[in-house]
Amino acid sequence: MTTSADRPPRVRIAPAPSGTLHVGNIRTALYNWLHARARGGTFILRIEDTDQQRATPESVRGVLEALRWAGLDWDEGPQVGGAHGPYVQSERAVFHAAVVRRLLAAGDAFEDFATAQELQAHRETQRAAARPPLLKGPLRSERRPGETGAPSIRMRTPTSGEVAVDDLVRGRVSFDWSDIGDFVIQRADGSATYPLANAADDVAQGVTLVCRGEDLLSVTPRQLLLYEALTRADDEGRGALVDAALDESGLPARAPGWGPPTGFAHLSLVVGDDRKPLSKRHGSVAVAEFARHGYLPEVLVNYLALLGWAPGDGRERMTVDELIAAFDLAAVGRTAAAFDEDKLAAFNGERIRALTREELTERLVPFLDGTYGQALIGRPPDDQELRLLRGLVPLVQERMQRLDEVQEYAPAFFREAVELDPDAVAKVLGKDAAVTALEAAHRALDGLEPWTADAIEQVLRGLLDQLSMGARKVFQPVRVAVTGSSVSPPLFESLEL
RNA sequence: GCCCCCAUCGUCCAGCGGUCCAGGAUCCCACCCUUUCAAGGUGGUGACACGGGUUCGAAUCCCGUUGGGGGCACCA
Repeated sequence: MTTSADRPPRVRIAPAPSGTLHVGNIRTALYNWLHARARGGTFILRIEDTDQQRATPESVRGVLEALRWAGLDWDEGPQVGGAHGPYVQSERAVFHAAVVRRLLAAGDAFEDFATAQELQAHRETQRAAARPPLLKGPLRSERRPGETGAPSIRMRTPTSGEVAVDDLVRGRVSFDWSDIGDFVIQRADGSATYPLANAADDVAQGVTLVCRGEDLLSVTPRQLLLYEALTRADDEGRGALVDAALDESGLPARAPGWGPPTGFAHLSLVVGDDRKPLSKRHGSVAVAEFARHGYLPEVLVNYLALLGWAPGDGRERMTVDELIAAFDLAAVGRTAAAFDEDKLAAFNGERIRALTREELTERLVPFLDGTYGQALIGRPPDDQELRLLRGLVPLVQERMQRLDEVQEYAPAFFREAVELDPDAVAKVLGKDAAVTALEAAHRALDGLEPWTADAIEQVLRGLLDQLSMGARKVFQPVRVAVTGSSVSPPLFESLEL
């Protein structure tokens, strides 16, 4: 007999499109993706926009772009389709409503007429009495005379007993039902809440393994309860509730043999350097920012994979294929990991140095043509600009950690007038000796043929004896005069270019 | 208030009862190379949160303390 454990996994990421995708989210996506790719499974993208107040179209677009940039391609989801859509949760509202109606009819759920204010008051009373603010049964099961509003629907949780989550990264985690309240599955406005929509869609789409943030560990018992109710055969033995709801709402049926998710993996959170949860305060945490700052997507992926996991054999610099081959969810650590941009940058610089000149040239273009930052060259660049860029690449390759750093070096080469750094001028060009050196260099170089780095070096080194000056005293003024800065790529090559 | 999770160098990991006065990466420092900045090379500083057990033996197992984090929403 084939069980769900034998089948290739179906995993998903279900981002809520409010705000941007940050590195924590993309790491969760990556772990799901790696798991699927390693086992010939299916990686599903489902946009969870049940909170219509907060979801925005721009945010949806940003999520898709970020995933594509990182190279995390999805097998089912927006833009690519799939047999178990729709993959935007708001388009599944009819299905969710059908599920709730049946849950209500089956006695798994009940109506609660209490208003938000009444609930709030109840919670405060409980808190004041140092009692847990949870609810068992409706706060108010009757409609008040003259009241017309619809009730919210709550799932009925067991009053006692234990429930356990078998988690791939945390082991077995037990909860007591008496600590878990009857939770809302449908709001008074008729829309489904996260626990219901998420669980119902996972069941409907045949998700086998749920890998998500640790913050969702404590809602798992409720979803377990939902899975059970959704897949239990009804009294007349006509099959599961979820199938009837799917059929009723015109959504694709589940494939034969698909049960509810059986695997769980709750990942520790990614935190900032101050050990606080990631937020805007921590600088660039949005994936789009990493692209703009010149991090290579394959490096971000490599680094993120290592944030909470290691292959166990000491390797750190790994290609995507190597990551897929070595990745194992069960080997993921349980500690919250701090995001360390220094280490990311070190990996990035190393990877930049490993690029061929042609590859680096190509990758640098967006940082010069105005896509990111100021435009120094045309889009597309003309032959002259390309020639210059090709010449610049070997000069800057080993002094960059991020692609956007090319913007510091490039202006001197692509602009007619050199922009002088006042500090460098004050420090290097202020002295008489500097002026002497500069004039001598200018005379010596004037009309030099052939104009090559070697010839330039020969001439300038000749000056050293002639002027009885040290290399530093002669070369630094020339560097500042030509590049505008006391820090630059190698001098002779820069002059040639 | 209650429930759950976590705890090795500053940071990310390795370690899964002896081979650990704890290993790698990153950061930092020093030296070498060097016309600047880098890159590269060599070396170095730096950790098992604390207290009890269990055991011949504990970073590794158990309990507690402390400290972090998550949850107890008609947010996801």
